[in-house]
Amino acid sequence: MGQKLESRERIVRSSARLFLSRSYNAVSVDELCTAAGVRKGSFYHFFPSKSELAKAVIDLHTTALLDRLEQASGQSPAERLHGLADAVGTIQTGFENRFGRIVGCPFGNLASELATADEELREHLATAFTRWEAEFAALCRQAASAGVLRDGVDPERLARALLAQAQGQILLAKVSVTSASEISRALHELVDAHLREGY
Amino acid sequence: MGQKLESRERIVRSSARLFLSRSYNAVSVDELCTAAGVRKGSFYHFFPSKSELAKAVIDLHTTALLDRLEQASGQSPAERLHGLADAVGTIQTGFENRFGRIVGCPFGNLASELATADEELREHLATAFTRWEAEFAALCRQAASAGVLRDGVDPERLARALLAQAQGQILLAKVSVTSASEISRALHELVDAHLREGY
DNA sequence: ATCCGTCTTGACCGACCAGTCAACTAGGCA
DNA sequence: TGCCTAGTTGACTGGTCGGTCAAGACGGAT
Repeated sequence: MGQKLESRERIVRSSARLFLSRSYNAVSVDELCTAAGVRKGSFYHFFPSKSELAKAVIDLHTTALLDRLEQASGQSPAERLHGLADAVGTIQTGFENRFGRIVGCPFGNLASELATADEELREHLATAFTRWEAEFAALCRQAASAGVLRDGVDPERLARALLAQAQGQILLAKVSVTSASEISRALHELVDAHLREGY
Repeated sequence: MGQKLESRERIVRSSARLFLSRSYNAVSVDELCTAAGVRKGSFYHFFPSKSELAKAVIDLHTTALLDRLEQASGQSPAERLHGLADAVGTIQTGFENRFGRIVGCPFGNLASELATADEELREHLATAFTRWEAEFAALCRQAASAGVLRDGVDPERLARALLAQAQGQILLAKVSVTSASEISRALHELVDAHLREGY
């Protein structure tokens, strides 16, 4: 038994925080242990390696993201699409408040750093992105069958474009230190650009 | 005097390669030196620190990118906008051929990993992105004054959206190991989505 | 011939890295 | 009571990290 929270969960949560505030390679296992209030032996009781912890951190973010996207609902398909933009913005605003600045996307950060260096982690991230994209695609398909998308817009490709736009805008906001509201604004514009006039 | 190439330039070039194939923190100064055929003392003769080398690597990529964007020309503003998509695709195809896979964007990779960890590097990357964005914005403004953009499309915001889309698509391609042609295809679609019908 | 600035060499540093281990503690259960 | 298992502890390892340094090599100018 841990103190308030189980040790394992404390490790994952505080690691998520540290990975976001700096990066995977920039944070040592020692520092992760200190932040979690745990000795190194305990850490390696729960996780066979640092990269295995990273997978757990990814899973934590995945469930959090999927929850957030579920909550974000609107009436019409067009509103639901705009709801996506708001959801991403809300998440990023949350990070902004917790860290005092834009720290990037948990998935995007790890993907940039590790996709070419750790094949297992790359695969893990790929499935996380796939689930994310699937959520987007479901809403895009709804919009398509409701006929609110412009002619010739493929819902699957729009979903990927939205995901890419989110990743790119988050990255640009991180490097140029702008606010999270810019991110959702850009996403709203991208949604509008693909909706039929009047929606 | 170095062998064929000056030592400094060999260090920068081979470091650019190694940073792309893995990541900044995943490559040690020792490895950078070995790859460049240089002893550590020489390395620190040219660069006061590893992060200072990173700045030189960024500068190398910046001049290469700006050259590539300059070459990419078309007749009409619409063609020039599509030329951007091709230029990004060409660069990524080049990396794909050299490395055997998508390795990401040199700027994006470093930005994700270091923007929150090294303030000087973050600033350096920010100005690199600004110059990149300025190139895009110039073409978008041309398109706007030629009247080929859809009503209500702000050229400056379109430039940023294109840049973000490029970054996001490159990241997604890297993590899901798709080909570079997907990246330019997505950019072409985004351009089309903002051009008036018939252009 | 000598001097000087640029570049190179190789040995060296302390700090830190991810990961290991045997011994210990504490609860659940028979 | 005694045992089993999950979790904890702290000391330890060997290798690597970014970075330093004194001594030298080399070519161009004087």
